[in-house]
Amino acid sequence: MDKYELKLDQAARAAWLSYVGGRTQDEIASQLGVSRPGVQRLLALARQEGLVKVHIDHPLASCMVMSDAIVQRFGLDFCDVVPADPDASDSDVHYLAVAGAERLARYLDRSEPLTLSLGTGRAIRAMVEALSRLDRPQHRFVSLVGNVARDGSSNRYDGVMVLADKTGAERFLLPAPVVAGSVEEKQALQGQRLFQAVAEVARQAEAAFIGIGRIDRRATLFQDHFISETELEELLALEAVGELLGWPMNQAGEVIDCSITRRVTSLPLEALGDQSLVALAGGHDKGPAILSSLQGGWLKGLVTDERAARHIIESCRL
Amino acid sequence: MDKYELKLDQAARAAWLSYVGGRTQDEIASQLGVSRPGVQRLLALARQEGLVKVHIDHPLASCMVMSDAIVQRFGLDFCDVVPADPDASDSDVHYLAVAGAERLARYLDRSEPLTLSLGTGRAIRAMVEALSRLDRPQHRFVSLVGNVARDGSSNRYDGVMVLADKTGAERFLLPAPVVAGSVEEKQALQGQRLFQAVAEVARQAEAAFIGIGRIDRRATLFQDHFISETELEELLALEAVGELLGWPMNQAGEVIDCSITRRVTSLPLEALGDQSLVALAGGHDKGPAILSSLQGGWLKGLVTDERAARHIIESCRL
DNA sequence: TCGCTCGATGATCAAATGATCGAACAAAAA
DNA sequence: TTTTTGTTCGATCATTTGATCATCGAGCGA
Repeated sequence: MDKYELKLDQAARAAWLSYVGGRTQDEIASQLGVSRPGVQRLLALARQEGLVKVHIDHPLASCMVMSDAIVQRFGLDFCDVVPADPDASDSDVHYLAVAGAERLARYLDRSEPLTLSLGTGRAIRAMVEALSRLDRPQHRFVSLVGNVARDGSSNRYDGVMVLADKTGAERFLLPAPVVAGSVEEKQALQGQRLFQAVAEVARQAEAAFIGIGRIDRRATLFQDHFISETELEELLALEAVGELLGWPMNQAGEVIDCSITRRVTSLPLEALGDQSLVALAGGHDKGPAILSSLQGGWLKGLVTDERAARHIIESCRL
Repeated sequence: MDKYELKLDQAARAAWLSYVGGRTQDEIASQLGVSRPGVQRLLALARQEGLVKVHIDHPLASCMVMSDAIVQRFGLDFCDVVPADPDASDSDVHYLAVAGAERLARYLDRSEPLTLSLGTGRAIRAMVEALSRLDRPQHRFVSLVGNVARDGSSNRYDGVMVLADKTGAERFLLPAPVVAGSVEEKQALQGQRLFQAVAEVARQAEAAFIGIGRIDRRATLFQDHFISETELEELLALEAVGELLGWPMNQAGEVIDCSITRRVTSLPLEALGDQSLVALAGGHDKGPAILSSLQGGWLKGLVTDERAARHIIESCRL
């Protein structure tokens, strides 16, 4: 695939001329010696491959106010609030992903070895995809959540693989379902040497980037068949509103002890006590779940959007 | 000017939707409740104010090769080679400025107090203008070159002011012309308490970002009347090919001792010995001047373009 | 060697964008 | 109150961009 490299090179050059230099596609075409549609294709490639990173360098006043309020109220280290796109669906995580990637890049920039743990979810996955390629073979990435479903298929929202590919770092995946079929199965899983080794690496991580899940009929946990309908009903009856790493919690952010909790294989949240736990979640519907995680005092950092931030602020004010 | 702030806010929002979200101007218009041309104006404003930062995240193979060669040959810490735009004039420093700003940002990111010194020139000026706004009141910036011309007017290419404004940092300007009228004047200037105080701060700087000047009829030093035509002739007769901070040097990078040198008020290059000296210069015509600075071993880092890099590589190979 | 398939290329057109210009509006002065 | 001046806004048009489609040529098997 040397040909492809060459093409990317040219695409990067076209992108320079277009985005940094502000040339028109016609000018670029004559410079690179290709037709105008050729430039078109190069630029499309450059964007698709994530070669072009755009950063809007202005703190939106409304977002800043909410961000500050949340940092104050919940004692966070930081809170990024990205503007919401009223037209985009609630599940459009692109804006979050870009902002999250910038936070993540700050950690990765370091040249000393770093161990970082990741949760799963669309937001986390999109975040690592939005990240720049960056050579950091000294780092290690480890998943905090089992990455196989009950049917044995791998979790398509796992970010560790992509991130390790982009950086050339070592990767550690948790070979388990999020929720085991029974307490015995969980114990058997956790007894495995491999599982324990990965968990140990996870405990050494300095920081964790995780998603926040809702608990309702549209919960990822339910939709991706990590829990059954009966189990969902059980959680709802116990007033669960959100989950971190599969641990369901109530409005106050307390982990709910129930038949499901006893079968969750993820690392216990307490084990991450000294890590910087950074959550990535947005959309108005996720407001209650995010609020719950904040109330529980689990988080050190939050990347969210205007919609969720507004919900949080308004709920606090009561 | 609160109205203006509001406008910038909206411009930033429009830029988010357009650049990060990829919406069309029509969609943005209906969301922000303005007309399509209104969005047009907002986006133009956002770009003009430098709210939109674009980064092409791909190492161009040809540039990387030259960069590595230069780092190796001259023992630099780094060398960034940006692609040249064949259509842009040799004096277009925009690409250099963007790359330089990224290097500069790495220093500024630090939260501990930092003292940084700056030379002058269009490239340096453009670099600080390309930089993101960033709150760093703990830093200090100091100019290494006198920033008044013989007629008493201030140097329009001084970057310290702009940089200090953008960061809220302290600023130290050297209250002197680059080249004094006479040796006595130079000594009088350097005897001033203010001058000595600023020079002392400059000596404490950790790193310096400077330009590289040519010595010919198109030299900034000459065009901006820092030296007269007779003085230029004198320098050319002594085989000067470039200058750093106003210190003229020959092909081997040795500072030339002559009537002009004895009147230059800038800090002596030796005084910066332990600082990281980063130079910013490009264009084919500047090749000899850049090469001379490299030969002299003055630099720790270089940001240049393909044209100059090619000239340097080819000259070395002989 | 011929014919087939697949991928790349350039012509063409619709959509989106940037720029100009005149109208409307507001503020200030007569 | 009227006029003038300066500014903002939106209609319109030229330019640029993105996408489709037909064509061409290289590679591969018969």
